[in-house]
Amino acid sequence: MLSKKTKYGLKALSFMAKQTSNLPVQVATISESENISHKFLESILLTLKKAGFLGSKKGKGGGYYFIKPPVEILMTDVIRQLEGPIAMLPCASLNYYEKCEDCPDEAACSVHKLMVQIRDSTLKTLKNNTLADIL
Amino acid sequence: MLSKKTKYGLKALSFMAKQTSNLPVQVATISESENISHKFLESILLTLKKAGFLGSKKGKGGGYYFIKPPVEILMTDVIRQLEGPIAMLPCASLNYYEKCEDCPDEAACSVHKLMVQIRDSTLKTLKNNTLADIL
DNA sequence: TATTTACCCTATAGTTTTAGTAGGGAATAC
DNA sequence: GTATTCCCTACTAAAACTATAGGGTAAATA
Repeated sequence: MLSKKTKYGLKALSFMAKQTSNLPVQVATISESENISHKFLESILLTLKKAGFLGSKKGKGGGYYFIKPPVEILMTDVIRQLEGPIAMLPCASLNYYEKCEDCPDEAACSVHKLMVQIRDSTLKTLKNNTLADIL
Repeated sequence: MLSKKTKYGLKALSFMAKQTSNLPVQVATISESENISHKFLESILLTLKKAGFLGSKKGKGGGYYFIKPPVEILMTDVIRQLEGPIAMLPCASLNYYEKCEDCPDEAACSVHKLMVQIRDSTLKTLKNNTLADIL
């Protein structure tokens, strides 16, 4: 299951991408429109800024804006930043790999092989979708 | 991420399916071979029994055995019993559907649509795999 | 029948993760 | 300098996860 953090992050990015003007969007605007706790959303947008998707401006008229255009923002990258691994097991993850303690031989593990298949099909779908695509 | 419960359940089923004899397999045998806590595994196998995948026999020479052959045990069904929904959001789940509180219009929600796509591609992969397939 | 084996069931507890909240600091516009 | 808005740290309540404890019940064997 996706955490609310990731869900809210995706909703916030979608909201921003739908705006017609180029002006920065304020956290308060997004949190009210999308029914997200203001403080929680602040920390999420900060993460997205640090990850290089968004820029920000302080003071009146400030807010968040895209650094990359939505068409260049891949869903895989956003989800990896907010949620972590795409795979359902650490041993099947490309970017967050970890060995299973209980498993002596990964190559022989049925569960591992299944989870690699699922990871690949999920990645295929995610790589097909940029932020611009899902609007 | 898959819970250990689901991972252990899948490993236990694989272990059982690999046995050549038709005799019941004891919890202790599986827990030692697969490095799984005995008591934890007991509760998992009990779940799989209640779900109709396994039968059991008490007393000496007892243990768990398959009611359906591995070739008829779909990975979707096992995972749904142990883990719950396949989808990454309740609003995108077929079997465990729940409306998002924050979302006024599901059909217009970008995140919802993306998660339905991922659910479908995951389901496609899972439906392609029975317990017999992943050995 | 007594004993051993092995599944069945409930309750509980330690740890980790999640989903925020609180409180203030720093930069910018006016 | 004042209001606005993002930035940062710390904390917390609740839930979920991962077991463990302790015994009960059924079956096989002697």
